[in-house]
Amino acid sequence: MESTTIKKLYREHENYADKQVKLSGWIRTLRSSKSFGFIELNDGTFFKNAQIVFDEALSNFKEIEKLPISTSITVEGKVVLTPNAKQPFEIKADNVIVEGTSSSDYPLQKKKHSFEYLRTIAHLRPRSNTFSAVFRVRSLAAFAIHKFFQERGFVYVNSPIITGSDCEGAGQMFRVTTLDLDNLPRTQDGQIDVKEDFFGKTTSLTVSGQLEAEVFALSFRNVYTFGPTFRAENSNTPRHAAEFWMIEPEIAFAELKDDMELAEDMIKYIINYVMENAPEEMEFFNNFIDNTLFDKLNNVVNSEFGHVTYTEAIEILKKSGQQFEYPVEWGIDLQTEHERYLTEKVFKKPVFVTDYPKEIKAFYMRLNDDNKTVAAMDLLVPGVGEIIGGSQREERLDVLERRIKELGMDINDYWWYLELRKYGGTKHAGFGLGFERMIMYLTGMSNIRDVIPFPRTPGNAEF
RNA sequence: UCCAUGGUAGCUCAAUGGUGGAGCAUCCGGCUGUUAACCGGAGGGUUGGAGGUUCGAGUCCUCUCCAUGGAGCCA
Repeated sequence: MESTTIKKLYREHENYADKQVKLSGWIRTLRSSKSFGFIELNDGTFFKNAQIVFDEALSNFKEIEKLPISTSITVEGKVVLTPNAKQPFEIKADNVIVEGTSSSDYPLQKKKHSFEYLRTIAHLRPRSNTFSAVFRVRSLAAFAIHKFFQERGFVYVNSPIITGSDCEGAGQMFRVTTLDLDNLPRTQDGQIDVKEDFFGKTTSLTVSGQLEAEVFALSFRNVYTFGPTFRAENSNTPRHAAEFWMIEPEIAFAELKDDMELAEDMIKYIINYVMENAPEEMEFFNNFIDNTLFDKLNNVVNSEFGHVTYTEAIEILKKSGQQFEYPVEWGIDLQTEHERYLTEKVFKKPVFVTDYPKEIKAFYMRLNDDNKTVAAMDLLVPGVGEIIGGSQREERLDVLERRIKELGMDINDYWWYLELRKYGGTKHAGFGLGFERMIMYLTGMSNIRDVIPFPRTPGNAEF
């Protein structure tokens, strides 16, 4: 007999009434009495379990009754509809074959565990309800992102993971080298001789694919990257990881306004797609992780995102009468407390903050006509904070060169980036979305370590 | 990296400076429709680590490691 899946049974159980089926999966829980028992079986295809009923008519009843949690089994039996029970159907087992036994010291118990504990067993936590839901949503969200961009004709660009330019200044980089660290080659003046290294120069793991995305935007018009990025910052917060995934669209013949419209459409698209395709998982998050989740997500999908310039935001904060730890003054970078006040108290929905002072933003952002601010935007969302950072890029070669020099950077490091402006440059814009932060927002999970399968944070790369 | 809080049984947590406990899990037994099943019994501890104060330290002090929350950096 061919195997079926628990997902199929849930979606089409009425068609399966009284039919023989075969299922394979792992025992989530098992309860038995003298002559019969129940198994909650999860086969990985669906958030919910199938209830298996087994009784003493089975030759191996005594063995089954004592199987430890997480034993993998194959069950053959009849689907019985149970409209009055908690679950719509169950399987009356004719045959239970043990595929792989487990052990009584299996660390996942049939009760609630703390996320901190589950992080110490990252190899087993995908078998728990919460992580089963998180990682299925993560997978669906990734697909939704590709679907969103592909439907709009965007070209998917794979930017390099090993990069030779450390010019973006987005953060500390992880060095990539094949040099013998116990015996480093030296030049005559005692410096490490990077010419001896694999690439003949200093290389690192990428902190952003933006510059490469700009290259492709200026030949494909609309492109996006979606891949891992790395920051060697010693950040110990629930919102930062050393390895995380980022989505970076880049659009040509476009301005900041187009960039923000794209960001808003994308966020709404992802939410809608996941709500539609993972209803059981989302229900679980709303019930057990954050019971304001549906309200928040519906609010996002059904509302226009807020817009405020940095200068206006400063005025709002100043007039709020709120005591902030960091005093508000034009020119400061917005602190977490300011961002949260704006998005959670003032707007109560996602809000774009635009046109920041040039001093606190990157060199490639387009200088506004006031000569003081740049065409940058951050999207702030309640509960998570900054989820997107983007800008219109500086397309004027002379202005860009001046900005690079002003900031004391070496213009020769950017020769290919500058040539994009020399040979048919145009106005263009883009943004970066932290994929894990999006998943946090979608699921209500409050720690980035719990939305990435194997989190990398300072001092932690066990799994 | 800074600030705060915490670290006790497999897990979640109690314990006034004076004999380290409970619930769940595990093991054994019982139970004919369970839903984190239920009922009875049993086993289970170098109190994160190192030093110190004290007649006596899980508890107080010093150092250290780790975790969590907040901040900074950012996505």
